[in-house]
Amino acid sequence: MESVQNIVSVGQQIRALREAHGLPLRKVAAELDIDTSILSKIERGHRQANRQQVCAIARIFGVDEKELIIQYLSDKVIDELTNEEWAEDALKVAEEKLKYYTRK
Amino acid sequence: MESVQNIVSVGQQIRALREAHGLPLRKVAAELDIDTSILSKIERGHRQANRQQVCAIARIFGVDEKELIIQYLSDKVIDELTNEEWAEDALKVAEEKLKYYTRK
DNA sequence: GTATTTTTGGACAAATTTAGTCCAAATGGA
DNA sequence: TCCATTTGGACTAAATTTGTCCAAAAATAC
Repeated sequence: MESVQNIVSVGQQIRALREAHGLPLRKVAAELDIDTSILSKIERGHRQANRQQVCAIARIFGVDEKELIIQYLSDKVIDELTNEEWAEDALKVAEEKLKYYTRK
Repeated sequence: MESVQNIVSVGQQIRALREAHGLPLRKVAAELDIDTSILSKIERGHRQANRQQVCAIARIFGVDEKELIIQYLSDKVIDELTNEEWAEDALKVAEEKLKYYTRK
């Protein structure tokens, strides 16, 4: 089922891609021009990747940039809302606002 | 119609409340312990209020804290997503993730 | 129309957050 | 055991946030 795939964080997806290609942190971190420990933390969600890094990952592993960016953005949204009592209500209102701003 | 009310930003709501009470920036800013220029910027969306300030506003004007916090949070979400091509998709995924994390 | 109050804009500063390096310790094969 | 990989944490630099201060603009009162 495809919906399960969406539940993972962008970090988990990066780790899955890297392991599927059998590459060590060292190699991918070098491509991203960051230390291995940072990449390790990104993959485990202890740090957030930035947009450029996410795009670079998509390029490196030849996957659809759109899908990875959507994961990245949704992770940032979740970050803003975790531990918030009215998170779901806020998301609903955000959707209304977004529709309002982007129509016409 | 009630949905229109949700379209305004928390800043716009603060300004509406302040003007409805006939108070100058000076008075409300003093209560929040910030400069008038900051409050002016918050009301016009040039700066973001923080959680405590939003709660203080709700208390000062005697309105439901929940409603104002929801506006505040949704504004932060919108901030993350404006100018993003796949903003709507990201919101959808964020909803799935939130449901997943908060169930059980 | 001038005086007064309110609001806004921008230069600046302090404090906090973010993003990274570096290295030592832990983990995991062969 | 040896070696490569991964992780944790102390530390630093850069960027962002959050605010002050004050002058200019706009609105209001008289």
